[in-house]
Amino acid sequence: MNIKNALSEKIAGEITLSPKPGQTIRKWRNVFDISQTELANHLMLSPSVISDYESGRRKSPGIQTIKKVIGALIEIDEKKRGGKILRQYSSMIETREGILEIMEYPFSIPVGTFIKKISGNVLTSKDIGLKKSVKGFTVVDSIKTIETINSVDYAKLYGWSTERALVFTGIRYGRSPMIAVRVHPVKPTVVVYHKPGSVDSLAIKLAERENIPLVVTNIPLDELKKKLILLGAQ
Amino acid sequence: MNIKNALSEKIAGEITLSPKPGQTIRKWRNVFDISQTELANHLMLSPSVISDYESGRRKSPGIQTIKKVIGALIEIDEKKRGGKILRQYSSMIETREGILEIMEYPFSIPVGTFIKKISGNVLTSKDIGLKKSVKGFTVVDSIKTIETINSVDYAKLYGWSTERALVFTGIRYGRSPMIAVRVHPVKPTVVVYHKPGSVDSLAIKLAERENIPLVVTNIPLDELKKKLILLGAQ
DNA sequence: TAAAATATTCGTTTATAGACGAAAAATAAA
DNA sequence: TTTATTTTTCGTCTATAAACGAATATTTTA
Repeated sequence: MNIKNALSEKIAGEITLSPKPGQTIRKWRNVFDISQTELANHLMLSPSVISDYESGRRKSPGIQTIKKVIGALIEIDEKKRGGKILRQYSSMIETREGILEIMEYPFSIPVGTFIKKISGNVLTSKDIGLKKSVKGFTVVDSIKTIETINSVDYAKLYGWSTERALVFTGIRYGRSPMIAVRVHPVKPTVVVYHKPGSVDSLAIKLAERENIPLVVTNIPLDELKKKLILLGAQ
Repeated sequence: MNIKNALSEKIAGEITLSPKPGQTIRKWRNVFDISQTELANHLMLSPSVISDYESGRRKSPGIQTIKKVIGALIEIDEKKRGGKILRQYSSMIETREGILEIMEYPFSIPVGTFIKKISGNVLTSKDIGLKKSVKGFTVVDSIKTIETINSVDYAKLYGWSTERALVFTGIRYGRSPMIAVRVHPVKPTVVVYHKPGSVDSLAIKLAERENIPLVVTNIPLDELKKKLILLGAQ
């Protein structure tokens, strides 16, 4: 989850739940050091519209409006201020050492659809866990993660949902990740190996015992990341 | 920030920014294992209303609607399901060892107002930093935090905003916190000492050099926490 | 201090949200 | 398989959001 998405989500959540949403919009506009006029111009609105929102004249702005305002704040900062504020926040987001990408999907994605979209081949047998759905994914650098991980860090792989796909990169035989999955009380919905050297039959056996589909995909990592993210954007 | 607020904010943010907000509402309703009918009854609405939202008939639901839906999901889980889902998420929120409470204010609060509301006495001189505003607070267990902290953990005290009040508890002379503040590149807007034993004059000097008001308050800790939280609720 | 820039207020119009309820369809339970 | 429950669809009405623009007020800048 990159800083833009994380910050957008934080702002959206805060505005929506605020006892005074207008003032929250104003707070964040001030954080970005953007005038009402500039924000209005960017959104191709009249400045009085922004003033009406911030003053609370609109008691229940629609979420598409909130989304547009936040998008504008971020875009102005990024495109016209060199990302000055975004950069300040970047240092606040923990970069979790072994997590290459993590995302919560805004809606459930059936496992079959998921596997198809990432050009995955299922190693486990046909009936294993394919009726479930996925609510997010984590791309894991196996070398960094599996070999050095403790239980607190492992739990972070699950983000906000355990109903997710764990995508392991840097796999040679694929035993260690499946052992880690088997030992931990919380189970992912799907395990994906990205371009493994080979897959030991033990890994497949462990996956089947857990009723977790074990999937292999060989598309390039950047493309895989894009496809994973795009699944939540349709 | 307790789990209810954190989860509410996460859900609100996700719904607002989702390409298909209706489906996101549905995802979370399913996460909580609540039927449309139960949700509708709880909100004293017709079930067809929930169906219309989830199907996307309403393209831009108002934030007060989103807020009510999320509030209902959480309340049903808490009051009728024993907090089953909330408890699942509790283990996901890192309890930061030395942080007793942390919150982002949904709007800027002038420093003067802030100090007054917590029954604070300013130790630094009149002109120091009182024209600024506060966008959040962190209540810190000094004994745990200051004496064992490293720079990564210290940065976490600032949450999403550096324009905040750091409230240190368990103070004897008050030198260590001010030294930490002075040494770190990022500065809080206000430093509050809760029921210090005494305050060394060095601490006051350091605060004045940083142009940070140093404030003392002696109200009970639970009451202080309540007042701090209430400041964001008016 | 004057001028420029920014922000506010509020009347108004159009589009859409918020909500209901009836009928039909889908799903779950017995 | 039947029955009960849940969900969906959609027409409809009322309230409010979304947006404009004019006039005024406030703040910032030179």
